[in-house]
Amino acid sequence: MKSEQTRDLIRTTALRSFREQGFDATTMRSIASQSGVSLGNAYYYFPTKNHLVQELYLEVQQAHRAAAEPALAAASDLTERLGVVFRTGLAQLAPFRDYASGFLTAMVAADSPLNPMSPESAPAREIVVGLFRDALAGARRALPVEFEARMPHALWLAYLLLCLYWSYDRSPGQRSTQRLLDQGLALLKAALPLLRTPVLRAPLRRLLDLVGELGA
Amino acid sequence: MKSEQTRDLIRTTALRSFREQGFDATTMRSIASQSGVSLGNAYYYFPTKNHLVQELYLEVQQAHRAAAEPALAAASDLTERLGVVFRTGLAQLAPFRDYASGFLTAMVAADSPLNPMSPESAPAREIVVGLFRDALAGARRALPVEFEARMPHALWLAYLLLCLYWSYDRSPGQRSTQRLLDQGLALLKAALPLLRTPVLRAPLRRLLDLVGELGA
DNA sequence: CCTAGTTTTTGAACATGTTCAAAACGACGA
DNA sequence: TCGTCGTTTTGAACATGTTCAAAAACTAGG
Repeated sequence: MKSEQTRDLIRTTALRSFREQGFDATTMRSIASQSGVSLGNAYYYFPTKNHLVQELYLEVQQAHRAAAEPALAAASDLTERLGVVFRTGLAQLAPFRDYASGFLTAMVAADSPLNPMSPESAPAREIVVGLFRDALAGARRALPVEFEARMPHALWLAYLLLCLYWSYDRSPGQRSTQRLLDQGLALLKAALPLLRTPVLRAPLRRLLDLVGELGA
Repeated sequence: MKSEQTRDLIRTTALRSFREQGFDATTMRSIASQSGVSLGNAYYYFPTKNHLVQELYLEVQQAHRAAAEPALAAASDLTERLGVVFRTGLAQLAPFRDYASGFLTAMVAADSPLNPMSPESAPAREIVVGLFRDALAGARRALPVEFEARMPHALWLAYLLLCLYWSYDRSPGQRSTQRLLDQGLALLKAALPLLRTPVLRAPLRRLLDLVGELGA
């Protein structure tokens, strides 16, 4: 009970090291020794290295929300508001660009707690899904009603894909990712009126239902 | 020179084990001992465990082509032809469903030879991109000309995303993936006429250009 | 048939994530 | 103060991917 301190010490050391050295170079042994603690002790508090990354993951999403909410207040156009959420999210990831590969590897396994769709990631996931919900809710012109329920979740998935692109983007300053986002939003804006035609609306709704099964 | 046999023995043993036991359970030591060879010897022929998976990867894509080409000959509608390529591809992956996670993990790292976008994966990649090129070329009604160059590559990426969905799909028999594909093709079919309107064509072309940067 | 050089093969070693039995510690009732 | 029980901490151990120096097998050239 007392030594909640130890847990926090390990957590803090690990998160600093993740930021400064990346996932691979941050070794459980280095975390332990930098914390002045034995290797086994780190495992007493965190069952897995991935569980330590989870803490980082949550911290990043919280920073995302802190950055997005004020910026959202200043935008009223739908695609503009979505752009805010996407862009502030990418901004949080920027420091990790060099180590993206290592983190990505730990995140894709279906049974990893780090998988964005895992139950363990639910708190972090809810933050971002919530941001997209807010972005939609506060927009001047709303979406067709039948999309509103599924859309935040689908946008979150789109955000994950954008992050995937970002992690592979080798253009200087990840300019390509920025442009992909801009062009994607432009396409959405142009396509928005067409979504009201029944021809597109029906298959699109079914598509959203299926996509929604991920991380439900 | 002579002992090309050894290389083949190791390769064969490894591929069989990958199919039967999956990626994680197939250990470099088990490959070596089942081949009646020392651990170090396996590394003499394959610099990395991932390089062994690469052999499997290529074999799977070749089977994909072998399954797709005859089926393509019987279809003339564009979306139908695309469906053939998608479906025959998924069929090759079915045996690996239980181990998808392990393979996926090895594939996402940007610097892994197993990454579908890596230069090492080029031969396997070209097979599938080529299938999509054929599917487009033989269709009754063609796409707008300006899309033709980028489209096969973009479809290959869409195929990768479908595989990603498939690997997370926990529905019995991966029915959800089947339906996602069906609905996606239905949406494409419905949207196809709209792609000729300049309002959509311009941002879509720019999007395709950016997407094309992956694995180029 | 010997020797020198090249190709193959081996086995030990290392780093890392993870597990676990045992030791150290700490609080608390007798 | 002592002993006991639960919590914390430790260090050794294991499996795995990978590296490497040295041994073995092989191939020519004389």
